[in-house]
Amino acid sequence: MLKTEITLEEMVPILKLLGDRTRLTIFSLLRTKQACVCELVEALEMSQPSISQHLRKLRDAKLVKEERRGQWIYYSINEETTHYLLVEHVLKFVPDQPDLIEKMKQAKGC
Amino acid sequence: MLKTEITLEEMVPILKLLGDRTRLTIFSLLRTKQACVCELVEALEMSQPSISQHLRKLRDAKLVKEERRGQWIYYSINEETTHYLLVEHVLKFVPDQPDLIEKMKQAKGC
DNA sequence: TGCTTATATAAGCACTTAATTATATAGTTG
DNA sequence: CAACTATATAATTAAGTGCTTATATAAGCA
Repeated sequence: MLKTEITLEEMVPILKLLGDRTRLTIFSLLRTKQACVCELVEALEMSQPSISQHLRKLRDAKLVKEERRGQWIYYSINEETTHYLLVEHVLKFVPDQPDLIEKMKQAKGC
Repeated sequence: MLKTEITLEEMVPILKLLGDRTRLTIFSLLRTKQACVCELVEALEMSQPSISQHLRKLRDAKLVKEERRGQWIYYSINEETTHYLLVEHVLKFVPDQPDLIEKMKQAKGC
């Protein structure tokens, strides 16, 4: 159920989550395709726990969703979240990161 | 000079500034009318230094501009800033705060 | 079953941030 | 000029955040 109405109090945590370089980059990548944790680790060149912790925050806020497929857990943007409209409008400004997308695709072993 | 192009790195600090309850409320109020510091202090029921420090951050990022008029310094949204387009799109979602606007108008002594 | 891989979680730490209190600056008014 | 008002700045502190290291969980495979 998408809402056009959103309170200031509801906006703040969403903007706070988007106002982080790592998380905004994750969004930029997930816009291209869903990704498992190890692909994001490769692309962002960050530790696995660090990526996982960012994903947890995004998941807790229902901004992304996860789907386990075997050993892998695929994350994708949750377009069904209540305030996706705000997220969408912000994401419109986020440029693609072709270099990172490339690195993500070359992620081996996962 | 407004830009449609904005890098991820440029977006992050803007979203970080907007992802704060006090600052987002200030924006909501400034959208209605420019305001001096003491009006914002009244409306938000926060200390003057706290409000001033938030305004400084917004000014440093060029998201608001100031204009001294006698003892008072009036703040307003800087619509000429480079990345106002992003700000504008976010602000579209921020609801008006009629109660705070009322309190702001009743600010005495300034 | 035991080993490996993918991911999550927990604990600790460094850094940042937002508030408070105190003080400084600048304009106004007597 | 002195007193007052509006605002800014500085120093301190408490809380929050993001990273690292270490460990736990869970799935796949020999």
